[in-house]
Formats: sequence, C-alpha cells, structure tokens
Amino acid sequence: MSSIKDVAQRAGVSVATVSRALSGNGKVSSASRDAVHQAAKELGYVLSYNASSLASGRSRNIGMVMPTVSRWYYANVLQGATQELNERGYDLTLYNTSGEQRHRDAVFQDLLMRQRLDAVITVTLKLTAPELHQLQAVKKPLVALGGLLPQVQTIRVDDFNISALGTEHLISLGHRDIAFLGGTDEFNIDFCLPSARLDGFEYALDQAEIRVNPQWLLNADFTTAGAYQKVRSLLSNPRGRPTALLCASDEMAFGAIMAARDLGLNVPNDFSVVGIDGHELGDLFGLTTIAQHPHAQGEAAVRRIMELLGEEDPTPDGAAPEFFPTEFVLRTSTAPPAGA
Amino acid sequence: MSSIKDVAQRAGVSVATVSRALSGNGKVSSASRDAVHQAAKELGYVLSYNASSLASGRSRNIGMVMPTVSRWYYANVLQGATQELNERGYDLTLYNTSGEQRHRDAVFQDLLMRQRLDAVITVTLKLTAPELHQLQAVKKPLVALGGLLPQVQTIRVDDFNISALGTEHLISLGHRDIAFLGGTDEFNIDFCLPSARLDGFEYALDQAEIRVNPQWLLNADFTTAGAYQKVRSLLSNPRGRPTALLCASDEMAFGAIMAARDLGLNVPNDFSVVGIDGHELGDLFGLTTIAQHPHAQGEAAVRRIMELLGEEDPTPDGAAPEFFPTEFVLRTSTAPPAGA
DNA sequence: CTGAAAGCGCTTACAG
DNA sequence: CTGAAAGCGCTTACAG
Repeated sequence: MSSIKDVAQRAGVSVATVSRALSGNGKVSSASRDAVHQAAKELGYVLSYNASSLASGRSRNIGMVMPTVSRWYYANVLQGATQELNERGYDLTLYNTSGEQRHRDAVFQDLLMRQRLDAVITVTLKLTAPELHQLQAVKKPLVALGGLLPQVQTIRVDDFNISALGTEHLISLGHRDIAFLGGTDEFNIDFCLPSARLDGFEYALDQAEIRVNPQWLLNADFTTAGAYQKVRSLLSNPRGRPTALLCASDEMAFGAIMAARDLGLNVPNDFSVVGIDGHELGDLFGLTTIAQHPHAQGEAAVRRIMELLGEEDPTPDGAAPEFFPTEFVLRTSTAPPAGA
Repeated sequence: MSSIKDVAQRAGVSVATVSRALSGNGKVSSASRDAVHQAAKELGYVLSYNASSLASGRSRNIGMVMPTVSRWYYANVLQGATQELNERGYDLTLYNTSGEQRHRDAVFQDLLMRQRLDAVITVTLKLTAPELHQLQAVKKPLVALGGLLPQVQTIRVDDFNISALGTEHLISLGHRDIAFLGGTDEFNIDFCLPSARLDGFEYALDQAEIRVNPQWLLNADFTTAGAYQKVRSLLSNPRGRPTALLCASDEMAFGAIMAARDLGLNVPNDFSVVGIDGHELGDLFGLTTIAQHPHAQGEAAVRRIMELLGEEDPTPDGAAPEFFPTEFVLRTSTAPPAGA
C-alpha cells in the first residue's frame, strides 16, 4: 500500500501539502492540489484512517448501541443511519447490548471507550448511572434515539400522544371496550418503551369517561407470536371481550389480527385493531396504525451528530420540533363496533 | 484520558512493559504484570485502538458488507456476528451496498480500503471483478456468507438440495401441480440467491417425471407483500391453479399463505406451501420450511475469520462440512392435495 | 525479564 | 501558499 510519502514524492511536494490537499484543510495552490490528486489517483492511494485519527483525534467513525438488530424498528434505524453515514465517508460501528450481562459490560467498559469513535448514538436504551457516566466522561457527542437518558439530546416520537390518538380513534368509532397490549416489564426496560404509551391510552379513555378494565391491560414480548398468544386468550374469555385493541407495536398487532381471525372473528367488524410503527406489512394486514419512520429517525440522529461535530450547519431552531413527526395511517382494521 | 505513559509511571515500569503486560505478548514477570494491571485499573486506562492499530497493523475490527439489514436473514446474520465479535473484544463495522451506485462505489473504493479492518465478511454479495480485485489487493482475510465469489472461502447452505428437498416433500404428499416462487432477477443479483434454488426445484420435478409448468415459475421481490400479489394472481387464474407452492423464502411464504386464505382457500387442504429460512413467525403460520439458522451463520463466519487471523485453532478438517447445516421443519402448511 | 528507541502514517502549529 | 518537524499513543525488534 502506498503511503502519503509516496504521493508527496510523486507529486513533487511535501507530505504536509499532500495532507492539506487531500483533506481540504488549509490553503493549497490549485497547481499543487491537482498534482496531488493526480498522484494519489495514479497510486491508488487511500489514507490510513488509523494514522489520521491518531494524529487528528477525529475518527470518522460513529458508534451505535442498540439492544437488538433483528426487530423491525432497530433494523430500520440501523439502515437509515448506515446509509447516511457512509454517504459522508463515515463508518458505523455497531454494538449490541443483548445477551449476557458481561457482554454489555464489555461494550460500555471497553469497546465504546477505545477512542475510536467520534460520537455515539444510543437507541432506546436505558443506561445505568455508571454507564451513562462512563459515556459522558469521554466527552464525545452523544445522541439518543428514544429511550430515557436525562441530559442527553434525544430524538423521540411523542409516545403519549401517539397512544392517545390511536385510542381516540377507536373511541370516536364508538368503542368503549378497549384493550391495550404493551410490553412486559422486561422489554419495557430493554427497549425502553416508557410507560408513556400506556399513559396515553389511559388518558384518552379517561377523557372519554371510560373506565379502564385492568383485565384488558396486557403485555407481551413485542413479537408477533407472543402477541398472538395473549390476544387469543383475551378473546377466548367467555365472560366478555373487548371490541377493540391498541397495540404498542405493529408486529404485535399482526399477531392480534391473526389470533382474532383464527378464532373466527372478523376484523374489523367483530374486533378492531390499531398498531404503532408503520411496518411495511401493515398494508397487507390492512392495519390502521401510527407510523414513526425509523429509517428517517436513523438519518436524523446522524444529522444531529454531524451538527454536534461541526460538520454541518445546525438546523435552524424553529425547524427542530420537540418530537419526531409521526403519521396516522387509516386502513381497514378499524370500524365501529358490531352493535353500534 | 490517561495514556500508557501514565500507567507506566504509576506502575514503576517502562511503557514497553505495560504494553506487554496488557496485551499478553512477550514475557513479563508476574510482579510487573500485577503492578501494571493494578495501575491500569486505578487510572481507568483503556488503550487507544487507533494507536495500537497503527503500531501493530492489527485493528481488532471486522467489516461486514451486506445489501440490506432490514430483511430477516440479514438482521439475524448481523446479530450473530456482532455478538460473537464483541465477545472477543472485536468491533464490527457495517457497510451497506444498497441505494445509489456511488454509495456502493464509495464502500469499495474508500471505506473498506482504509486499513481499519483486519478482515471482511461479505453477505450474499455478487461483486464485480474490479470490486473483488480491490478487496483481494488488501491482502486481508475475506470470508463470504452465501453469494458467489470465486476463490473466496464461502459459508453457504446447499440451496440446490434444500429446494429439491422441499419439492420432494410436496411430491411425496401426492402433489403434481407445484409452483415455484423465487426472486426477480434484480434481487437474485443483489441477494445473490443463485439459480440453485430454482434448479433444485426443477431437478426434483424432473426426477419424479413431472413436467414444469412455466406459468407457475413466479418471482417476487422477497417481501411478504410482493409475494402476496403474485400468489393472489396465480391462484385466481380460472384456467386451473397449482395445488402446492415452494417459496424461496419464508417471508414470501407468509404472503402466499395470506393470499390463499384471503381467496377463501384452506391451507393446506386446498393449497400447500413450503418455505425456506426458519423465520420465527413460521410457527404462527404453521409453515413447513427448511431452516437455515442465519444467526449461527453469522457466528460461523466470525469463527472462520478468527481462524484465518490465527486467533483461534482451526476446526479439524473433518469437522468442517462443505455446506452449512439446515433442517427440515414439518408443520401444518402441507398436506396431500384435495383429490388424493 | 526489561527498557530505550525507532517507527507505524498521518496532522498541524510554526516559521517562512 | 509551503515545508521541516514535532507529536498522536502505541508496539516491537534490539540489546542487555
């Protein structure tokens, strides 16, 4: 591999000039610049990021930490962030906190600390105090996507309102017997879906003066299969069942719809279902949902990081809304209750 | 941040000894070793990977290149690889070839070349000759997961046999009118599902002396929604329809099952469906499939890389099968055809 | 077993 | 605008 010296020699300039010409930092005559680019091209020169990072303190590498990548939301956030970063010549290094505790510890104590990252994006993570402290000690920009990190710049959707909106939709159709399917405590922590979604649900019912039936407050593991089981039980209860359900994720809503169908119920006539997410499959299931565009969230997190790194002009203040925009998508999984 | 010098000073030894004690390379008295570890711990020292890499030429960082991360197979490969890597103190840097051509070019011409990676894992990628040449010029270990890269160590499942097996299953149930749903050419290239799956299908039919109906050779975009459309059309054809279908992915098989149900057909009695993948949702759909364990494939790729890097003992020759093991999973989406 | 020193390939004040 | 030189924080022959 040719080094910067080879380029300098071939271009007939100093190493310093090559560095300046290639990086764009500092003044270089256009003659020198051309000679350098020409020489670099001829040699197939690519600079060593390790050396560059060591000398400059900038790595052009962003760390992303998430609890899993194989769930819909995370995979899409990751996809959006990678593309946005690669486009800028940045790398994305991926860390996963799932699995054993010692792996998670390794991530926070070692991997993230190794001075190889310019910034870190956490995704729906709830960090322990030492973990957060650790991260902040590095003095690198930190942006959170979702999650609950005090004093960290966070991009998030308005979970409370999303839930309230979905619930109001059902109420406005005439439903009064409405169930809610959220995450189990375990998952609420890992995926850090704050209680906001449940709160929004209860708030909307409260506003409509409908009493919450505690039996109809369910939770599952955010998988389609887990939701299927729960909703099957719910709908099989001979002592009466709800006419509608709000799910904290689309993947769970799919399970709910499948469970209802397998019991011979018609969705939406016998049972209405609302999801939250905007999963591609929603179309097929006819799922009414609130879309949250995780791909765009991943991109937004990258742009925010770039602003913090001074690589990009900050978004004008007025343009930065408190919450990431979401969108109500009406399809065919909701209708007035049978008796209405 | 404290540096190696601080540790050396505090431990009362030289920088060289600290390096040796911490890395485990070279001889160090146990007294020195203890002093160094003690000092490092007190200072909260974490070594700079950039400096370490520059000096040693080893980055403890593996690149993974895939066409997308938001499809089931890829997300799971990624998850398996990250965990396996992080466990060894390695980082995973993710590259995505989807999107515009210039992004793909950037990945191959710049990102991968920057000397920051010890090795590269490609996932179901078909590289152009220059791309492959580029990658090989770096002289770093290269392992492929699936895909068609000549002269590259590849971990792959036996696509031909998988398809043949699924088809034989249907034939043995008595089906003779069997359709196949593969990928469109565009996706066959990106996801590099070789024609092997179609070949296996045709081979099995041929063995059973069944003629392939060209009208029943379909392809879609590997999504559930795409498959749904295709299969809906297929099954709506008044001039007769197949009694069974082999799908090149489980996600497509789900779409096929949904399409059949929406047309009022009973799966499996009116229409049998077989998938390929082992997607978690297969259980819910009762999908008969051939499971290929992408999470384990990701882990296997990492282990292979570690062997090539000399970090791990090579698997004894006899233990390394030509193909990654797969598993036939019989569920309830297949049954003898109605008339049988 | 240990240390002084060269060197990895860049960047960036500094002086011109 | 340009170059000589110091320095980024490590690793590793080399000599002891």
